[in-house]
Amino acid sequence: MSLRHAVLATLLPGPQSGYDLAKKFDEVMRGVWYARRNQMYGELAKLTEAGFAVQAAEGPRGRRAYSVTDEGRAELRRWLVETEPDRTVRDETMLRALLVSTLEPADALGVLAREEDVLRTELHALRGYLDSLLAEPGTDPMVMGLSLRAHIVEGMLKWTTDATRRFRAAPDARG
Amino acid sequence: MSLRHAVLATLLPGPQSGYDLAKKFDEVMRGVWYARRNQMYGELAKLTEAGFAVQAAEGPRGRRAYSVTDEGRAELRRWLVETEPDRTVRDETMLRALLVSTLEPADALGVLAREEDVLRTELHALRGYLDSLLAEPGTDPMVMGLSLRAHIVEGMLKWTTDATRRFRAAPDARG
DNA sequence: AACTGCATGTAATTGGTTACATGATTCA
DNA sequence: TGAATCATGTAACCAATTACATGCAGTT
Repeated sequence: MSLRHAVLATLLPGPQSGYDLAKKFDEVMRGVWYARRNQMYGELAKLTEAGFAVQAAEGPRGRRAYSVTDEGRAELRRWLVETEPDRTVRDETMLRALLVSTLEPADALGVLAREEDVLRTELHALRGYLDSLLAEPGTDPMVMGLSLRAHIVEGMLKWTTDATRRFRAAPDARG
Repeated sequence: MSLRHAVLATLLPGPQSGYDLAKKFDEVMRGVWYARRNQMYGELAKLTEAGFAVQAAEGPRGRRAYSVTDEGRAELRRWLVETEPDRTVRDETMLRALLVSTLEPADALGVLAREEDVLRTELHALRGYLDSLLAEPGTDPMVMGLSLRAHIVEGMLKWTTDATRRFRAAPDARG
């Protein structure tokens, strides 16, 4: 299961609470793996039970910060190196892109415009995040993954622009 | 929910059985949305109950072919045009790419090599599929979506090559 | 007669989502 | 003192996965 290991890896830099992790998932992991806020607490409990994480500190407002154990680090390595990746992909944006050609040209153009808009916003956010990481001293390991997502969003955006032009130029030449 | 609409769209070209749909999902939809074989039967039942599909024919070996109703066509359009897309993305390949920088260089290189291999295989299959579609008379609507996936896999592949080179050249310069 | 591929499902379990429920701290 | 943010969770429901279970039709 991936969420378990995604949480474990996100926890690596240092003690964090479920709340912290939820924020990091929204910011950094969005384009790769998504989780709801309340899923974090469950995963942290299961990681703790398995011995891969421990509650490291308690703070105000009932805050409970967890950190990764040596077993947790070993498990993460084992998962990345020894297990066969699950090739299941779920991306509704891409699914809609695939299905847009079943629509009338006018409808298709509307859907494409909305997708383009959202992708542009995501790319902008990604670039801002990348810039802020690169400005800091020392290279954050996340940079590599984020730049991959940026490349992908750029590719999707290029495709959207292209598809829009094609739909506008020859509304019946779908493909 | 996306699987319901993905199945509905896949059913558009003409009467198909759960078995047919499962095959099409493996071939065409893989890089966009994935579903198990046995999920198809459940979705077809639910689509029928909702009035979006009907059992159109019965064949040998208990084969039951379904086709899309007018209500189904309307529902697909409504979903694509009027509903806000779910931006949830789940892609374990990308998640692993993001996490690879937490590994020792030697481990990272191994993981990257495996990813590169799988991506190359997928790209090869995609190109074969695209060629066979383009050779046929008339443009299949799926071509557009498949070419998007091909672009994305190309991007991921480029990134993998790049990351491998960087890990080999300067094993400690992660980023 | 054996093998491959076609064809359908159900049951049990796990994972994910939605809705609910609560309360402390900080800042304006 | 009111709003925003921090902070944690549970319960009910729905979706997805895994394992199981069955059998026909065509080919060699």
